[in-house]
Amino acid sequence: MVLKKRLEHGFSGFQVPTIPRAPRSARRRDPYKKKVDDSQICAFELLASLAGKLLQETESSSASSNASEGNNRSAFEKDVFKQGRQHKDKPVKKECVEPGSSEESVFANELTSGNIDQKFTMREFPPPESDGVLECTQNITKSDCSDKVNCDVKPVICNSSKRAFENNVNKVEGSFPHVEESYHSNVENGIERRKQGERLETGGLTLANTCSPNDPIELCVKFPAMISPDSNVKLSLFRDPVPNASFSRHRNDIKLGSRDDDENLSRCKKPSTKVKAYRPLARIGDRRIRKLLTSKYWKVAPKLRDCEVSRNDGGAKHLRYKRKTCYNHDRCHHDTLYKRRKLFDQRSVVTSDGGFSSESVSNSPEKAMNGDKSDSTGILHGATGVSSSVIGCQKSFHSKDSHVKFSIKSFRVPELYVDVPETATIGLLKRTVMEAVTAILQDGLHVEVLLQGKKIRDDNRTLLQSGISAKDNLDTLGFTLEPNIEETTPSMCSSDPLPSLSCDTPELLTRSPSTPIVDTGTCDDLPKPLPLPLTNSDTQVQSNHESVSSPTDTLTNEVIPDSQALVAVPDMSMEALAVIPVNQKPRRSELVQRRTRRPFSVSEVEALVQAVEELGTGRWRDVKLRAFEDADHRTYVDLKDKWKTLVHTAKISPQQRRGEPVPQELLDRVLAAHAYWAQHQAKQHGKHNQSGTLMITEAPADRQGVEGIPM
DNA sequence: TTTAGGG
DNA sequence: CCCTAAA
Repeated sequence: MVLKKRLEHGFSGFQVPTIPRAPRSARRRDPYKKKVDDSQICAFELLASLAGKLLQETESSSASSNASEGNNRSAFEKDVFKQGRQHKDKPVKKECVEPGSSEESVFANELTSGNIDQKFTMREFPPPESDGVLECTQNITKSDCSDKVNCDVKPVICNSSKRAFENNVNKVEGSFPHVEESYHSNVENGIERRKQGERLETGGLTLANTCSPNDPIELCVKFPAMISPDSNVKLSLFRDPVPNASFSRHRNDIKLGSRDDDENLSRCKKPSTKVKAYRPLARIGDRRIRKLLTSKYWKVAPKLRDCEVSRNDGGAKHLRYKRKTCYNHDRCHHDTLYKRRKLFDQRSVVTSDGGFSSESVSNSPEKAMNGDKSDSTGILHGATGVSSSVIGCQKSFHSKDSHVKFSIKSFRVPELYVDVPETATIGLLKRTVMEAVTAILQDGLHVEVLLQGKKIRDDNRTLLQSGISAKDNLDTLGFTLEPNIEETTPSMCSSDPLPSLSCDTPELLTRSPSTPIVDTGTCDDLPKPLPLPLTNSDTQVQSNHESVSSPTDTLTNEVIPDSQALVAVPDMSMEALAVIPVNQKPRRSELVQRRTRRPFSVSEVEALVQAVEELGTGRWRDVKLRAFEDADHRTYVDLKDKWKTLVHTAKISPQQRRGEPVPQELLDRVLAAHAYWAQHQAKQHGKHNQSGTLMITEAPADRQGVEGIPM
């Protein structure tokens, strides 16, 4: 069998892959890539249909292969050819399927498991005063707390959303701690719950939704862990007749913003073709952007860049921009948690890492953050109260599985731009911050649930299904408030945000004037939405930035110390940017967040193995192109790293392995390929100088190694 | 930009 | 996964 296959394919198992490596320069660009890829892709696509069968076969084949290992090479070849060819395509296919399924597919299905109701009790603060001025009571940190900031911002908002925000803010500030979520298994209020639950779903826990604008007093949100199936569709939610613009926005944002979704989509689509041509660029762009963002450069002002870019080039760059933004977005949210955790560990404080340009913004958040993390009690100092993620989750839930209890210590502020002249008074500063906060709030926020740093997007899943149980991961449970960025539906908008902004003090600017962003609708960051309700097409933006939290502990006064930080350059956007970084604590906060962790699925591993078998190690870029072209989140470096871990995994005992178990068969192939290519020196042209001889001699070795392991 | 490795 | 030195 093996031999046959080989012959068919025309090359022996690990031999140098089909595509001789061209000099990098040549290889590089599009044309080359594309061509090759396309052809491959086509093949892939075709094969894709067969994938299912192949899988089955594969398994069987694997079994057979093991048995037949007698010939050293044969094993490989077998694998390679037998499975390999067949599999080849799989990856693509699989991916298409997987991504979606993994994250979202789950939803509707299993409602079954425990029905857990979650109740959120939020205390509300006094409703903002409707007069032009909002009063926000900031209980900022303990000591400071009780300052009230008068915000010029006018309540114009009226919208529920705004209200919600306000409420939130209040809560956040003063009472964050107050916010408690308890999950009751009880079925009480079935109906009511349901309603709320739905709302929540749709809104993704939009505060607005949860809080009735009018009733400041207490909100009890209950939602059944299991959501109604309908809710799945976010769109539907958006569509909700509900007048609140906020809703629609939220939803949109989410979707748009979420990188995952995008990726998934992209994956699926990509194979198709056309897009491809552009893709590479896009990807690269992303990458680049990412780097930039991540890197120190960030400080400078990613935003600016984005803005610029977007402006200049609409098209391609535009994409980039988006991507980037998206990226950030996700990252921010997801990653944030990670960092946060770390930070927490070290300090209990929630430092938002953020590091981004947001810094400028961050200030306010920082303050807030700094204030105290300490208590669960109203920690968030207000201003930024808007903040996003829940910091500490206590797992108090003792008892029954049915209840999941935890307290949200604080939320992080997504991003605030504050611009204040140095000469400004503290009071002004406070107001400014407050405005920024309210601006964000006005837009509306939606809540995202994170578990282990990963967003759980499927609103329909139950807590149990999502892995949130009283016993398990409460510590890894987090929440984020995300601004709704997306395109606001204009119609809707009227009600909310815009007016408010406009009304708001022009001077104070929630956004730093400095940031050019403002100008361009495109570059919006979080704040943007506020002011630019309608405009943003691009808005996907990075709303997420996490503000960099300055570790500085200004428990006592938030404002003052920070204020400087806040200081915005009055005039120049650029300057402001520059300034900002300085203020912040530069370093650590800036650290970019890690990318969200995305464990390789078995199918991905298989694709990787397959590709490596064919291409060898040392050609990660080619591996990427061959097997993961559609997976934007898998870089060649990632693949290389994964291979490294696979090799390691294959060498350790199964008991020592963690995560999703990788079929032994694949691990065997990993070892075999690893050994094989080690000798072959895949890297070099592959053709074998020594290899000729080596191969022969070595081959046996490989086999042995392989055999030994697998069997 | 890619590779190759260390962290 | 990240970060980087080398290439």
